[in-house]
Parts: sequence; C-alpha cells; structure tokens
Amino acid sequence: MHLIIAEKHIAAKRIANILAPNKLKQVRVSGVDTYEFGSEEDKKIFIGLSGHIVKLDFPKAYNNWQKVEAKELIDADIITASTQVKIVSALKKLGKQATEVTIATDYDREGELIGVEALKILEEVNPDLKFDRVHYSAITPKEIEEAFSKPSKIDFNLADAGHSRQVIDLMWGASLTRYISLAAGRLGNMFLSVGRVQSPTLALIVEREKERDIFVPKPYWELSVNLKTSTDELFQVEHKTSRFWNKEEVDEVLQKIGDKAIVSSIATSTKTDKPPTPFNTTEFIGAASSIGFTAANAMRIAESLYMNGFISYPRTDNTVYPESIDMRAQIEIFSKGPFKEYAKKLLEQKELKPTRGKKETTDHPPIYPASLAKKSELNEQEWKVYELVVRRFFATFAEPAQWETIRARFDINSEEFKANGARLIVPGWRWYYHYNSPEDRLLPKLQEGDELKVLDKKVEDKETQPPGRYGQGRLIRIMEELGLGTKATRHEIISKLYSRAYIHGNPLHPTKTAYAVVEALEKFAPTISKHDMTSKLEADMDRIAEGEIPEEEVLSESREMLFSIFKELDENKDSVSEVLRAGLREDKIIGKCPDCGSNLMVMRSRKGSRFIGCEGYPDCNFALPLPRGGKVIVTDKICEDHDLYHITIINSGKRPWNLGCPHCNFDEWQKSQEEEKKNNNGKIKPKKITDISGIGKVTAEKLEDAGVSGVNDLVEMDAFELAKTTNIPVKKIRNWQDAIA
DNA sequence: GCAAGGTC
Repeated sequence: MHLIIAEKHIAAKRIANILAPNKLKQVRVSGVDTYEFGSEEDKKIFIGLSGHIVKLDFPKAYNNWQKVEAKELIDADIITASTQVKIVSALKKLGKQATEVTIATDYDREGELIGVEALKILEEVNPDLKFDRVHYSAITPKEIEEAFSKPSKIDFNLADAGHSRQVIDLMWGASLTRYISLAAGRLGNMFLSVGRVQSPTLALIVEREKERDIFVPKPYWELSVNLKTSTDELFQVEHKTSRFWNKEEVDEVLQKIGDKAIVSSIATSTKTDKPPTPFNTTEFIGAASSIGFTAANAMRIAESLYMNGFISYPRTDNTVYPESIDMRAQIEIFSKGPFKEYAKKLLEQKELKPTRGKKETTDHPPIYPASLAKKSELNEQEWKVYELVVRRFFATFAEPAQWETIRARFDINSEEFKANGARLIVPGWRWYYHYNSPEDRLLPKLQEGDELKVLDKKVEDKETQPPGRYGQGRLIRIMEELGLGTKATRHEIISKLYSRAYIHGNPLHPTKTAYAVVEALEKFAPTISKHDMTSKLEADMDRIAEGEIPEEEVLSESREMLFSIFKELDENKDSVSEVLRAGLREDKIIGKCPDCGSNLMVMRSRKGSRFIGCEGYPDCNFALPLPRGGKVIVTDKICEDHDLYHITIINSGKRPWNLGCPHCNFDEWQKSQEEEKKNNNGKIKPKKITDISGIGKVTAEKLEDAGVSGVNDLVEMDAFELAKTTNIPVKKIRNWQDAIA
C-alpha cells in the first residue's frame, strides 16, 4: 500500500480526487477521514494532517515556575508530545500496512518539518518504509500530476532548520517569560510574556509611542483664497508657501491680496495609475484593515470563506499567480451573479495578463475567489471580505487607470498661488476595485491670462502632528518587512499583545507595562527585543538547510548567548524588578482622588476582589467598584467630568469591554438601581439566583438540578414541590420567593 | 501558566 500524506485534510482529499482514475472511497481510520483508490495489491491511501501534529515542550518536572529556576530551561531536555492524538493513531495504523510513503505537505520549510514529524511516527511502527517527497504550489490537475510523476527526496536539512527554530523559540521564550514574570511578581494569568517575534513587535509600538511623547508640535499658518471665474464658478487656491512658520510673514502677504487674480500658468498632463498586485496574506489584511476589519477578524472570515470553498487558501506569501491556474475559467465563473458585468468586461480582453507582485513563493497561490457565492449564503461581514477578494482579483487583470492632472498658478498682486486638479478619465482597474479611490478634484476651465475675482481670503492656524500610531494593517506590513512572524501568525501575535494587556485600542496604544517590559529587555536582554534576532536565525536556518552547519551547532551557540543574557539578568536582578514594578504600578493609577487628592489605584481587597481605592486610606475612604472578572486596562483616555482614565476590561475569547470612566459607570449603576427600587416598591429584583441573600454557589447548583435556571423560575415554582426535590426547607424557599416578589 | 509555527 502506498500512503500519501498532505498537510491538511482538504488538500489530501483534493489531491486524491485529481489522481484517482475513478471514484474515491472514503474510509475512516481512528476517527480520521482518509481517501483511497486502486486494487488490493496496488492501493493508494491519502491522509491529511492538521499542520504540526506534535509539539515541543519541557518535561513535567520543569512545570513549577517558582521552584525551577528560569535559566534551567536553557539546557533542559525537550520532549515531543503529540497534539493530534487521532491523526497520530491513524498514522500508526496505516504505517503498519504501508510499503511506501509520499510526503505531500506544503512546499515550504514548515511543510518539510511537518512531513518529517509524520515520517518519524510511521518509522516507529515500520522502520523499513520507503519514502519520497512531492512539491506543488497549487492543487490543480496539472501541478499535482506533474509533481507525482517526478517525486524527489525529503530534505532533512530543511526540516532540521525548522526544528532549530522550534527549539530556540521555546528555550528563549519560556525562560525569559518566566524570568520577567517572576521579577515583576506577576504570576498566574497575569504573567508577562517574552518572545522572538512578540517582543520586537511590542518594541516597535512602544518606540512609536515614545516618539509621540517627546513630540513638540510646531505652529504654522496656511493661507488660502476663494476665487470666482467670469462664469461664476467658485474654487479655492492656496499660497505657494504651503506652510508659513511665521505669523508676521503670513499677515504681510495677507495685506497684499487685492480683489483680482490672474491665471499665470496652466499645465495639463496625464498620469497612469497601475493596477494592484495579487493578494498575499499581508496585502489582504492591509486592504481589509483599511475598510474597517481588524487583522484577526479579517483572517477569521477568510478562513471560513476558504473552508466553504469560496476563496483559495488565505495563508500565503505569494503575490504571483502560478501558470497552472486557468485564469479565464476562473473569471468565467463570475459571468453570472452579482459580478457579471465586471466578469464580462474582463473576458472581452483578448489576453488576460495579471499583475505580478514582488514576492513569488512556492507555498500557495495568491488569494483569489474560488467559486461564486450568493449574497444570501454569507453574512454581511463575510460578503464584504468575499467582495474585496473578488474585486481585487478582477483588478489584477484590468487596465491601468488614467488621471488628467492640472497644475494652475495664479498671480495676486505678485504673490503666487496654486491649485491642482485631477480627474479620472480612464477608470481602468478602479472600476473593478473601488476601495479608497481618491476623489476627483475639479477645477473650472481656465486659460492663461484669465482674470478672476477674489471673493475672500483666510489664514488657518495649524500645528504639526506627531507620527501616527500604527494601525493593525500597517504594523503587519512592517512586521513582514522586518521578517517578524509569518503570514499565519502575524495577526495572532498582535492578538497576543492585546490579551497580555500590553496594548489596547486601534490604532495601537501601548500600556505602561509594555514600556516597562520593553525597557527591561532593551537594557538587560537586548537580543530578544530586536528584529535582528530573527534575521540572524533565518540566516542560520539557511545554513542548516544548505548543509553548511549542523543544527546542533546553531543550538549550542544560541544556548551560550542565552546563558550570557541570564548572567546579565542575574547581576542586575534588582534593577530589572524595579523597572518592571514601576511600569506596572503606573498602569494601576486611575487619577486623583476627588476627596483628598491622592492617587486612585486599582487594588485588591484581602478577600481577593478588585476595586479602585485611594492611596490615602485609611484617612480617606473613597472607593469605586470594578467588575469581578477580566483584566483591567487603564487607557490613556481621560473623563472630562472626573479627570479619571477610562477603563477597558478584557476577557480571553471575548471582545474588550469599554467600561469608560469608572466614576461615571458607578454613577449610572447607582441611578439604575434607584430607578428599579422606585418601580419595584423599594426592592431591587435580583438578576441571578446567587444575588439573593442566603443562596450561595452550592445551593444554586442544587436548585439548578431541580430545574431552577433563573430568578423567574424560582418565583413561579411551587415551594412544596421544590422542597421535596431539593431537600431545602419550605420556609427557606418561601422566604426567597418573598424577597424577589 | 511559558514561544512560534502549522491548522480547525
């Protein structure tokens, strides 16, 4: 039997379909769907993995953060544990029967490693297996048939390169995460994380914020004039000095402006505007981000569109369509349905020549629409993303757009003014892809020497702006430029920074905790705070892949570096703690106490519940409540009424909750309680069963077992019946019922 | 409870 292994289930199925001479048979092995064809003697079985099916970790003995010193992780044993139990067991079953194996995972470094992981499992049960490797960059009949007709060898060096990355990421990430968390006294779910990709990314955000912190705005003035033509058309012109840095200077010019302007020159030209390149993941996220999607959301939606067959694989670096995809056929799919006018127009072209981006890779094709979706099949958000992919796809085949531009100059009492106009004359690709299209700036028909009337003049006060904070799309583009993360992980890294309470909002604001972590790393473990570590790793991995050096050499060099960083950290233990704790403390300050002027801080009571308390305690008792669960993030937005910072609460897996000013929030809550009292004869109706006094967690569970799932159930149910089933005295139940109603 | 990388 010949076993063929793909990186994902859907790839195994599609490859099997292409290679099968007739119908495929679907067989379930250990709970995993496999596909087979051929006679008993000459059978082929296809199975898909789920990316990596094993992961690296430390042995259990290292699990205790307090008892095991962080630096022990540097040369600790590393074990592999299977993360996909069913698939591993299916592989073992099939491995026993197989005589040969073909690794058909994705055509990139991780794909090679994933293939070797599977091969190792197979060899455990069948050491004599023959194996080979096939390469393809799109699952089309042409590529698949070609790939399987000339298989090549597994590149073990390439897999080793991938493996070295796993080991280095684990030992650096885990050891430094523990060290920093312990130094800051932040354990449990409040731990502070450090990593080869996340830390340099965080440093970028902090660096930008620091530039903003030290930015000093500079005032300047803009001078503009409204003009009227002889045919009563109005338009605005600006002084050729677009920014006056000096008020006297602009006032002087203002004085000179009379009531007449002369057109001193007119220059018309055309500008072509090239169609965009095919979408890879980064470009897709950038485009989705500019129409209002977060990176994680755009990817989540793309993933579901892909799983339903509407678009091609969304995780790709490639910006060049492979030749093996029949583009005309792909566009013809859209000659009916909502995009038919666009498809038809494109198909009129004799030759369909797509644009090419700068990156050409072997992993997957660029993202393109794979099938026609009906609007009713998708929700609003999914449709928006799908439409974006369709329109981008079309745009890559379309003609350039053309703009007519006009540069006009005017003379007003020897002062030069200017106006620039632009008009789209050939829409080209912009007709297909209408996103972020600049608007026409029209000027009236003008000729040199025309005399115009000056209607009014104005000077505007402005000031220079600090560099803008990064939006998610922009940050992901920068990460790609610096080689940080991969197409599949960049958006996840950003999500991770949010969930660690390092950043909040969009564009991204770093917290003071982020400042502190970055400062501590830059001072005492600079390697991990810079993107160069990744560049160096990439270079080392290339050398491993080329067979120039063994993996072990790269690992031992990396261990030495990490040991020396730990030496530095240990020598400066107190300063590390100090830097971290100062930042952490700042993130707890909400503002000044309205009663005594001391700091209001996020605090924890002896019982463990959180609240906002005054540092002047016990002289001052001012306090505000906080929600029980989630991480509290003190934002940099200030309440105008109370001068306190707004608060956001994050719970893992949920959207952040913008609670706003904690004082306003409390006032509103009090108001709503009073309202309810008024409407309920002075009583507040409990919302949850546990809100009723006398009902704790255990009793609530008892009641729930008896069918009481809410406060209303408790009122409506017969007290006697309930007493029987729960063994709670009738009197107690009656008391509760009275308390509610 | 740690990383980053696959994929669902």
